[in-house]
Amino acid sequence: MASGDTPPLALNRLSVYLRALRALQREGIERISSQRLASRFGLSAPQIRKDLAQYGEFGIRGIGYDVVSLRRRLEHVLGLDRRHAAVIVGAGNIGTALARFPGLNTGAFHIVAVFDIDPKRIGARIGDLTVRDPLELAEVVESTGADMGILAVPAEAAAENYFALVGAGVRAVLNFAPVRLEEVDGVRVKDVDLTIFLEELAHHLVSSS
Amino acid sequence: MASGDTPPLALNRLSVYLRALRALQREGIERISSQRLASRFGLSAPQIRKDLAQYGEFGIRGIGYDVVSLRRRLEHVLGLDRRHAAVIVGAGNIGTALARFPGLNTGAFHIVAVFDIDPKRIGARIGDLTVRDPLELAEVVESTGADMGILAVPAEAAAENYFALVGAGVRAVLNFAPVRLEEVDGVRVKDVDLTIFLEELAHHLVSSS
DNA sequence: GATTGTGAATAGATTCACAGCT
DNA sequence: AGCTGTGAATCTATTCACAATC
Repeated sequence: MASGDTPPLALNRLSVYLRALRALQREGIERISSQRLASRFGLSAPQIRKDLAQYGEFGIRGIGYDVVSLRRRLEHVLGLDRRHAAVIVGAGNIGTALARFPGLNTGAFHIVAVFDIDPKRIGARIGDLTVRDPLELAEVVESTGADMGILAVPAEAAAENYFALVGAGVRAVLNFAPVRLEEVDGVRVKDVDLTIFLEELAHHLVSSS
Repeated sequence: MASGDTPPLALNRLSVYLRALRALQREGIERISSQRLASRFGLSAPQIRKDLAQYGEFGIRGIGYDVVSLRRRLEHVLGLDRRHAAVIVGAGNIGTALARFPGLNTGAFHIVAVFDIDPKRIGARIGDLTVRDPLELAEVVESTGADMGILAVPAEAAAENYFALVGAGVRAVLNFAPVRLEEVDGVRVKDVDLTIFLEELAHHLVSSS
């Protein structure tokens, strides 16, 4: 039971385990061993055990793990047993797609507002949201209790809007702009850089044929 | 000069260095030392040197690196000195946003076709592309010489469409569906799993406040 | 004098192997 | 008998420090 620090690579695996457990639960499976979980989902059994043991002992020796209680425990560790409200900044292609993305409007996450600086976009509807002026950002974050921001603006506008999100009070930012932002005030930034992913694939194409 | 294997973590850093070099070139800077590159872009100088040394010696001791020639060399290593044609499978929110994404239609990459199984979407226009029936996939990949596929379909359809892309002859796949695909035939899969990113941020929100 | 390229040192992550429960 | 939890061993990645070069 040594929590507090989380090995960053292990963290993303917890999400993978959680997804697997949800699938097992839908099938009505009540118990699973690390070995069967690993072979079924292409994972490593000792790694599953080590990752899970980080957060306490909740397997049963000789038996395995209880699917439902482990799922709940992982949801708790990942902070998915509270709702997280998020605002999107940038209502271009990506911002609009994200506003409609099911994963952002089910379960623990929901989008409460979309902002764009372009007057032609302000007032437009995306699903049941209306695009707003970024001047309202701080007020909306405050009134909705949003804790996450999603940056879907061009590279050159990313830093400025990150600061605006920080100032408004969000604690975590998902950044789709192709720039590395300098973190301030412990407001975590996670970059989703499609360019880098594409270049990784391009490298594979030329280095293995 | 020991190429052939590429340390996977170093590879993504090359993309970051490349972006930095392009910025320097736009500013007209001709030479840069690992130290200044590092401090300006928040990187580690010894790591830059080690990463670059992987691909041969192309710095000048006492001086630093030549911005233009290093940029070219990185573009070559990453396979960005050829054009890569990509097809998108799935014309929902994400597929449509990607079809319009500038990073996919400039420089080394370009989108040559978008497919969707929904008859209501087939024939629709996205920019200057027309949504097509997936039955035409193999033929289009063949005739355009596409080497990459982008999967933007629901989770349950991902595996089947991955196999279709493999069968059609692409060599690399960017997967936006929230499932881990089993790689076949050396056709590289890169997962872009928004759910996992969101959960990482959610964890930060609950573990540090 | 400045800066690279690199072997040696350190830190971090994964796998192994087995003692300890059920 | 079966399976977890974990210390020890291995593998991978990063940082350091300095000889080689300009």
